[in-house]
Formats: sequence, structure tokens, C-alpha cells
Amino acid sequence: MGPSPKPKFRPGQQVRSVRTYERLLDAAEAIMAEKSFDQATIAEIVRRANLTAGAFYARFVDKDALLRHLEERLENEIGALFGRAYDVNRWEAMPPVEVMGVLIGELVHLYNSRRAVLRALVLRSHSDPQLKQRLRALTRDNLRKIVSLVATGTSTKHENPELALEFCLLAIQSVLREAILFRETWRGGEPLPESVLTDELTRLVVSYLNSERISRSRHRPR
Amino acid sequence: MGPSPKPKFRPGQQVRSVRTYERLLDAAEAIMAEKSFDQATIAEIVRRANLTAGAFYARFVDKDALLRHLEERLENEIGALFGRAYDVNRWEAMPPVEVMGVLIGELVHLYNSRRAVLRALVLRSHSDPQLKQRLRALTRDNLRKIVSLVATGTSTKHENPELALEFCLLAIQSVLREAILFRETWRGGEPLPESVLTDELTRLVVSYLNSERISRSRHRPR
DNA sequence: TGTACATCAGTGAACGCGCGTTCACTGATGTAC
DNA sequence: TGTACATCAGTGAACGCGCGTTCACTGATGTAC
Repeated sequence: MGPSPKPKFRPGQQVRSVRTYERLLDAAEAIMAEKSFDQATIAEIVRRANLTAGAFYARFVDKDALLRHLEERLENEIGALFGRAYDVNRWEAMPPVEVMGVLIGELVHLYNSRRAVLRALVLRSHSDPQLKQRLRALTRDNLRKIVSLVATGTSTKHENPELALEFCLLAIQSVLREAILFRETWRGGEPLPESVLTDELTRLVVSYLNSERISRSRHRPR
Repeated sequence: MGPSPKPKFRPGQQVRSVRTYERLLDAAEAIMAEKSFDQATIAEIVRRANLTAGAFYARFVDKDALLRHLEERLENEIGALFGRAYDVNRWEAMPPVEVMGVLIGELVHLYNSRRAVLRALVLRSHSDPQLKQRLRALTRDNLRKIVSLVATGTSTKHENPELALEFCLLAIQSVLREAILFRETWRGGEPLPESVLTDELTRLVVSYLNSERISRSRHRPR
């Protein structure tokens, strides 16, 4: 490679294009608060962003790229959240059960605030193993380290701690997805408040980890 | 109305058409074991059933009708299942915790055996409130009566039994959906066996119902 | 039992709608001198 | 500061693919006598 033809930095032009890039992401996310990713058409997205189809394809190679970029944007935020969670200083002198409560509370908040993108990613992940893997890394593996930290602190009574831990993560993720992402609620009524969800979910997990083995009796159903 | 022009019953012809009707349902369900309802095209369905597009539309007004008929077929089976569950004789002399275990086991089995249709219905329900309502009636409301029966038997320690009960149903449904319908599994590995899922889910619910209130300490996170 | 007729069941090519994607073009923003 | 030029950003009509749906037609199954 010879001397490259001076890749000058031209801030003015860059700024404009970056703005439209973000406008497109925002428009898509806004629409996806009420529709699925598939239902959010390019036409509607660009209309909402006051742009045209061509502008979209100047920023994204195709529609799928849009979702990937939304994913990327989300990853950064979540990274920051868990970064804070890892800070050991934050937890010293706090009972493990309480740590769990705070962490779950933060998760509940995260799911609520980024509901649209998370839901789209979860749905897409059902037919995209790679994404499924990335989603796992994003939430469960991070959560894992923390919950395990808490679990050891409370001296779990479950006879198979490794299994119990995994099942906890499954339960937490499942309830968060159903209750928040897919608005599965109280007997068809109002969505349940963040605080209630946080408290009950914490209680669910903590009581499970500390539970004795269920005594299998000799009874059999007829 | 005069004497109606004798609506004769012609069994031969009926039989043929009913068979193709069922072949279409079966073909669709088989394909939906691996693809979503949307991804299962009419072309693929009729090909699998050794039929043609026209035959499909002789049986169903449109593609949506197919899903409704699959739903109906499923409803009948589930009705039978819960019918058995309501039989009080089946449970006498069995400890409530055990009853819960057996019931959850049956649910796990149901979800596994009718995975394709259930998943399609759940996904569709996210954009169809009516269906969401019907799904609730199908699983949760039925389950509710049973769990509440069990719950009263074990004298729940939760200070708000009504809330606890609802949250249990949410948790059960959430884990079943994620673990079975959407194959959310162990650290990216194999799907977890029915027996493990049944046992841990039972334990999760029972320990939660019997848990003491979590003591909120004075600690606050920094 | 055989023939004429009516109705039901199924065929498959063709249609058309929605939506993602392209591309020739216009306008905007910067650089060179 | 002004003019010529190059590149970047955005326009919007047109294209085309996939897939649900239709329809004129053929074949199958039953009824009438």
C-alpha cells in the first residue's frame, strides 16, 4: 500500500449522515413499541424519520442491518449496566438477598425501558441461533456471575447448586420476558407495577434457592 | 320457509373431504414443528399433504382459518386433560404438594406434545388480544382453579395469597413457554429433560408459596 | 345392473398486492486556488 | 471573498420477488329411474 490518498476527515458531512442514521434507529424503535419488526415497514420508518427509502439504504445494506444496529446500541447500554453491577464495593455490607433484589429491580427497569428492541431481538432469536447465543451472553451469562455470587453467600440448600442456579436464571429470564416484553399480565387486567414484579420475582428466586428437597411420597395418581 | 329440499347426507363424499381437511391440518402442524406459522407457506403445506392450492381454499376461507382450526383441535384435547384434573377422586389422600407435581408434569407433557401449535398461537397472540384472552382461558384459568385448591391445602405463608397465586401462574406459564415452546435451555446446550423441568418447576412454585416475607433491610445501594 | 345427470372435490396456471430494494437524478457540503 | 469542481447525502418513481388467493376446468362420487 502506497501513501493512501489522504482520508480527510470532513466533520460537516459526517454529522448530517450520523444524524439521519440515528433518526432512522429512533424511528424504527418508536414504531416497534407497538408493532413487530416485520410489521414496521421501511416506508413507515422513513416516513416517521422524514426521509425516503433511498436514504435508508445509504445507511443500511438491508433491513436486517437495522436490527443488528439496534442490537449493537442496546448492547452498549447493557454493558454499562452490568459494569456497575460488578463493582464489588457497591455490595459490601449488604445482605445477599438484598443484592438480589436490587439487581432484579435493575433488570426489570432495563426490560421496561428497552422493551421494543428486546422484544424484537427475542422474537428474531427463535429462528436465529447465532442471535440466541448473543442474547444469552447479553443477559443470562452476565446475570449468572452475579446470582452465583449471591447464591454462595446464602448457602443454598438445594442439593444440586449448579442446576439450581441455571434454573433460577431460566425462571428470571422467562418471567421478565413474559411479564414485560409480552405484557402477560394479571387476569387480563392492568400491567403489574415494576415494584410488585421485582419483589415477587426476588422472593420466588430466593425461596427456591433456600428450599429443602421436596419429599416424594409414595402416592401415585390413579 | 317451505319444505327444505331434503339436505341429504352423503357420507362418501363427506369422508373424502374430511380426510383432506385433516391431512391439511396435519401437514401444517408438521411443518410448524420447525417453522413459524408465517414461514409455513400454503404451497409447502399442500405439497406435504399431496394436494394443491385450490383444495386448501375449498376447506378454509383463508390462511388464518387454518390456524383457528388448529386452535380448535387443540382446545378439545386440553379440555379433556383438565376435565380429568378436576376429578376430585383422583387426588384424595395425596399431599397437595404432590398434586402440584403431577399437574405440572402433565402440563410439561402437554406443552411438549403440542409444541408447534401452542408456539404459533402464543406468537400470534402478541398481536391478537382476542386470542390472548382465549389462550389465557385455555391454560391459566384452568390451572388457576387447581393451584388455588392446592394452595389452600398447604396454608400458604405468603401474606397476600391472591397475589401469590397469580404470580405463580405467571411463573409457571412463563417457564413452560420459554423452556419448551422456545427451547430456551441450559447454557446453550441440550434441552432439559421433562422430569427435571417438572421437578424444579414444582419446587419453585411450592417454595414460593410457603416462603416467609423477605425482610427488607435498611441497606440501600450506593 | 346400466345410463343420464347433478353435485362435490380437487387441479394448477394466472393474478395481484405488499414490501424490500434499486438507480438515475437533484441538491447540499466541502475543498482548491 | 468568489468561482469551479468533487464528493457526499438524500429523492422518489419503478422494479421484482414471494406468497396468498382466485377461477375456469377436469375428475370423482353419488342419486334417479
